[in-house]
Amino acid sequence: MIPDEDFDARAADAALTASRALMGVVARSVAGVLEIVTLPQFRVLVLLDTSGPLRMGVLGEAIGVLPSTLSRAIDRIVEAGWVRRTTRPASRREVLIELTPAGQNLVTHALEQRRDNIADILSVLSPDQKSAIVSAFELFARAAGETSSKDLLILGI
Amino acid sequence: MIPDEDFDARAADAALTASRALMGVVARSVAGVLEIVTLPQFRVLVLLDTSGPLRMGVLGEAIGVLPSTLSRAIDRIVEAGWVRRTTRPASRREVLIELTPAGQNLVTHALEQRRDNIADILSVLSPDQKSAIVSAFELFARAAGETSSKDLLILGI
DNA sequence: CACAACAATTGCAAGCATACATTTATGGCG
DNA sequence: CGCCATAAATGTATGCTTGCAATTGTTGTG
Repeated sequence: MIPDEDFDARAADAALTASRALMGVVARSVAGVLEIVTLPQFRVLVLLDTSGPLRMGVLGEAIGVLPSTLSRAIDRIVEAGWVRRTTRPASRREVLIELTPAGQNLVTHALEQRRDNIADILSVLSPDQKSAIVSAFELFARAAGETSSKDLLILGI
Repeated sequence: MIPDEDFDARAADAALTASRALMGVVARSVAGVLEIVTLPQFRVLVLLDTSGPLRMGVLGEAIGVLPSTLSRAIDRIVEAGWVRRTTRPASRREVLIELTPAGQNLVTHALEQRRDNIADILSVLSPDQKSAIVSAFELFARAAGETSSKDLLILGI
C-alpha cells in the first residue's frame, strides 16, 4: 500500500506539471498582447472587461496602485485608444474609465486565443480522455474555490 | 447524443476554469517574489535555476533582450546579491553568470510555495478524486507536449 | 604579428511605473 | 454660504527596462 504522503506528493507534482502546461498556454496568449501594451496596462484592460466601467479610485484600489500612478497610466492608454475617460454628470468630480471598442477587442481576442489553444491541445485526445479531463479539471477548480480576481490580476489574467 | 463541438467546447471551458485556478496559485507564489525583484530579473533567476550558470550572450538570447539591457540588469541583481559574475580562465572574454546561495533560495522558495499551495487544495479531496486528478493532469500535460521554457519565461515561471 | 571577429560593457536617450507632496475641482454638511 | 472632505490630476523625482551606437578587451586566423 502506498503511504498517503507519497500519493499526495505525486498529486501535487502532477498538478504542478499541468500548471506549467497551462501557464504555457496563457503565456503564449499574453505574449502577443504584451507587444502592444505593458503588463500593468493590460491588467487595467482585463479588469475593465470583467467589471465594466470603473471610477479611478476603485480601479486603482483593485490593481493596487496609487492614484497618481493610475492617472498617468490612464493618460497613456487613453492616448493609445484602448480606454476612454467619462465624467459622470451626477457627480462631476468622479471619472469613469471604460473600454473603447478597440480595447474591448484587444482583451477579447487574447482570451479567445487562449481558449482556442486549449481546445487544440484537447483535440488529440479520445472522447473518454476528454471527459476524464473535464471532470478532473472541474473538480480541481471547485476544490480551489473562488480564485480571487485580485490574484489573477498579478499575471494579467 | 451530444454533438462533438459542444463536448469539445465544454472541455475547453473546464480547462480554462481550471487554468484560472492554477494560475491563481502561480500568481500568489510569484506575488511575493515580485516585491523583491522585478519580473525581468526574476526571469533571469529562474532561467539560471533550471539551466545552471550561463554566458551573458546565451542568457540574453534566452530571455530575448539585447546585450546592453542584460548587462545593466545583471549589474543590478549582482548588486542585490542574487547572482555572481565569473570570468572563465579558459576564455577571458566570456562572463558566466551564476546564482548565489541567496538567489538560489529565492527561486527555490517560490517554487516550493507554489507546490505547497497546490497540495493544500488537493488535501480536501478523497483518494479517488485525487487519483482522478493526477491521471487527468498527467494526461493533459502529455497532450500539451513539451512546454517550451521560452514561453514560460514570459510570465516568469 | 596584424587584423578581423567576437563578447561584453558603456554612452546616450526614451518610455513606463512608482512614490510623495501639492494643487484643482467638486460635493456634502453644518 | 463657508468650510472641510473627497476625487482626480500635476509637480517632482527615482529606478528599471529597452534600444542604438560606440568602445574596450580578448580570441583566433591569415
